[in-house]
Amino acid sequence: MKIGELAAIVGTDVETIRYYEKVGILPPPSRTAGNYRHYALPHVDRLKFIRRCRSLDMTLDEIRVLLRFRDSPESNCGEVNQLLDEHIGHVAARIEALTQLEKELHALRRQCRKVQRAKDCGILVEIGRGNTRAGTAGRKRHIAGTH
Amino acid sequence: MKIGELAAIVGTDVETIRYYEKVGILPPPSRTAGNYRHYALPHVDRLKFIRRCRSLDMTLDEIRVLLRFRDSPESNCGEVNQLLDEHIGHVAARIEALTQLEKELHALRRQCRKVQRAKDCGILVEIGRGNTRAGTAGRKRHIAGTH
DNA sequence: TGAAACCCTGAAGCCACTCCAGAGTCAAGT
DNA sequence: ACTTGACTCTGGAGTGGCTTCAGGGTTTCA
Repeated sequence: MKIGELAAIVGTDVETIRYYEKVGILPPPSRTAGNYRHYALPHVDRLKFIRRCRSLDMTLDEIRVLLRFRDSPESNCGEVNQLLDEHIGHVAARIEALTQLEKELHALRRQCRKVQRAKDCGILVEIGRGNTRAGTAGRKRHIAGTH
Repeated sequence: MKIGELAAIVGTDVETIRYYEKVGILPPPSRTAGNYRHYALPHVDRLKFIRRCRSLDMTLDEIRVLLRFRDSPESNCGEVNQLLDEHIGHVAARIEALTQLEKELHALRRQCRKVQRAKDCGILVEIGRGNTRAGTAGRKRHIAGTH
């Protein structure tokens, strides 16, 4: 099948597939006489695997590890379990940080009840006061922000 | 004061300050004879404001809006309230998506109890089964992922 | 006076794509 | 046979919010 069909089956973009090939996570397929990429079933399975991992918010590096185990069926899967545990830890930490953030944002929002002049707006005043709590939100972290 | 002092006071990196100047969120300060940036109190306040917003996970574009109101004290602050409400909505949505993700990850983790051969690992098997729930995690979103 | 600590600019790198220009290929319809 | 339009190709640039680096210049302190 051609790249467009593969994309349709798996539900991803053609550009994403070419990108995966470029970064070496999807092996280069054979080519037709006209230089079109030609895919078969193993490619479909591998790409589905990758996209499922991405939908679980894993990085391509994490997925590379999982693929390595997928490609060597006799090896010991302990590292897979560990990777997943760590990933779960990252997600949990991110949820906690965002929950704290949500609280702070609600508190901030309560500072301004009505539409008024900016200089009296409790929100702007409050942000301007130096008590940055050095929150977890803007710092370096494993699981990214909110945008 | 010099850029290093400003960085120390606000608790940010020198490079970040120069970056903010480059993207036009922090106005270029005066220079000393030796071409060093020279900052005063208004710069400290503005940078603190920016970092506080970043710690609340706002984008630089959102911060630009808030700064515009901060710079025009007589204007009407309704847009500030609206921006914050939207931002809170983004954060709440992100928390929900990550909570769902956490559930899926726990379910996946339960598929492999012990260290065994990769080909028997319930995790790898489960990821390989086609039931991608097209989760919110890997899709385009306002509040970013987990990394 | 000389070394260490600071500062400067501009460019490249990070992640996981996404979009674009400009060209080539293919299948269907006339 | 020819045209049209859909598809594909490559390589490069752009996204956000920094971070790191190379290769210099300036200041400060002993």
